[in-house]
Amino acid sequence: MKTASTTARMARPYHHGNLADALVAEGLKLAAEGGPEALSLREVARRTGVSATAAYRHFTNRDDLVMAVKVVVLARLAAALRAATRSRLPSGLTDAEQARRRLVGIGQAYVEFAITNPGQYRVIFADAAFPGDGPGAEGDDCAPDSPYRILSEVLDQMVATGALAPERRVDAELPMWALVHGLSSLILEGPYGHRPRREQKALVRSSLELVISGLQDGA
Amino acid sequence: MKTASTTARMARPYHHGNLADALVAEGLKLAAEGGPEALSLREVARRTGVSATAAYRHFTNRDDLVMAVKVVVLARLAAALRAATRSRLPSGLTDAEQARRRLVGIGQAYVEFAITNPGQYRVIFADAAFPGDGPGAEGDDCAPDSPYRILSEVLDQMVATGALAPERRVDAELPMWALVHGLSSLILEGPYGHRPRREQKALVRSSLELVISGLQDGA
DNA sequence: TGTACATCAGTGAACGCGCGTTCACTGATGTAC
DNA sequence: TGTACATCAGTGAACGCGCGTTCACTGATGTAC
Repeated sequence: MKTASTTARMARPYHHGNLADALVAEGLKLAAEGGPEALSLREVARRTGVSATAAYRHFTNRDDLVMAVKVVVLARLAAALRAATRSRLPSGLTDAEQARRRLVGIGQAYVEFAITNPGQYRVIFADAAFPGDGPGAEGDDCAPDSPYRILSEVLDQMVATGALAPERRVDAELPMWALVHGLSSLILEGPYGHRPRREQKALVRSSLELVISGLQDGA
Repeated sequence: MKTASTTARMARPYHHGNLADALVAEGLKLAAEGGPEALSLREVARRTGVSATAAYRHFTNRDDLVMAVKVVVLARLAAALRAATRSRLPSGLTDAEQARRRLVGIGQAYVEFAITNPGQYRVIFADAAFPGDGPGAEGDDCAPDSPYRILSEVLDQMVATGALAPERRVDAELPMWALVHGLSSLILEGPYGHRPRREQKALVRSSLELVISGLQDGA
């Protein structure tokens, strides 16, 4: 005669326990399938097995939910970039060469993430503003790992190791970020989407080398 | 006792005369106001002063109308780039230096177009494929001026004038296009949107110089 | 330990919206004879 | 030059859809005494 909640993992109890996270998790799946347009509050609730209105206990409206999903996607992207900075490099490289390879590496990881998670990637650029990321977010020092921060760190290492002249460091984030985002877009939504994957990778690689060379030696 | 059509420019006649073009023109305005999402068939018809169903005499469905708008936007962008290739340059420049400046110029014109026409610009990257533009569109030789073609021509001039080594010419379109599209996105939808316009222009300029230098001299 | 009660976290019905699209139709036009 | 008729280019009503959001509600939980 006890309620369902007394029996572990039986019928779902009335109180979900962690509905906010569950909704975001389902939102990530939905985004993966159809991008930000597919992120409807009703569908997210439906798939979570909960009434549409339940979501309003945890998010003020749809935009709020989308923003929560966006934050997770940015964290996933940051994790992928962070992992790239930790990958093994051939031994015997100079510090400067190591820093340069790290920069190429996170560039490749960025585009790789976009190609592998096109729907989620597009959420990052949906409607509302960037949540605490990018050059507008100074002073927000307790923010978690962010793609922008990782890029900045790697560029700082370029300077520290002598791979990049200090006077070229200012705003070096922009061309790098613009390049990888542009590459991602042209491959995902644009005319480079039909090239074979191998070729895409080679083009990404050479584009990165090209820009970094410009950063180092350019006029 | 004659119908309205006998009186020039009085009440709109039953037959519009050029409804397809009128719908596309209104679509362009709508896109300018709210991007591709705002491009609804009903609203376009409403603003054109015609029933929603009338549009089906000229377009098979909404996607078809959007595609027609996209074609016009691409033509406008191409015209802006073409104009940039014709702008006056200081006299006394070498041919190579002229070609290089043309390349910078169309890059600036591209981003300028995106910033000035954000809604229309986003239509270019909406849903469906690129209509006869880009590297997948070979053989379509009677196509009108296209952004991709203009970029290719300027790169060819770089080679012809000795500004670019022939072996670096292959797929040089990609990094250039990725850069300008990335810059546009980061300014329109991303974290660089809040910088003052002057600063944005300077950043665009230096990013272009950087990439072109990489193209010319890079490793 | 028991109980009253505030608070929290859900429910289901309903509203109003704008959309794309189909349908049967009618008004205007152009062409063959 | 006149007329029958096919064709073209519109109309307005209607369908069904999924959405975000509000509302009044109820079931579950935790806390003060």
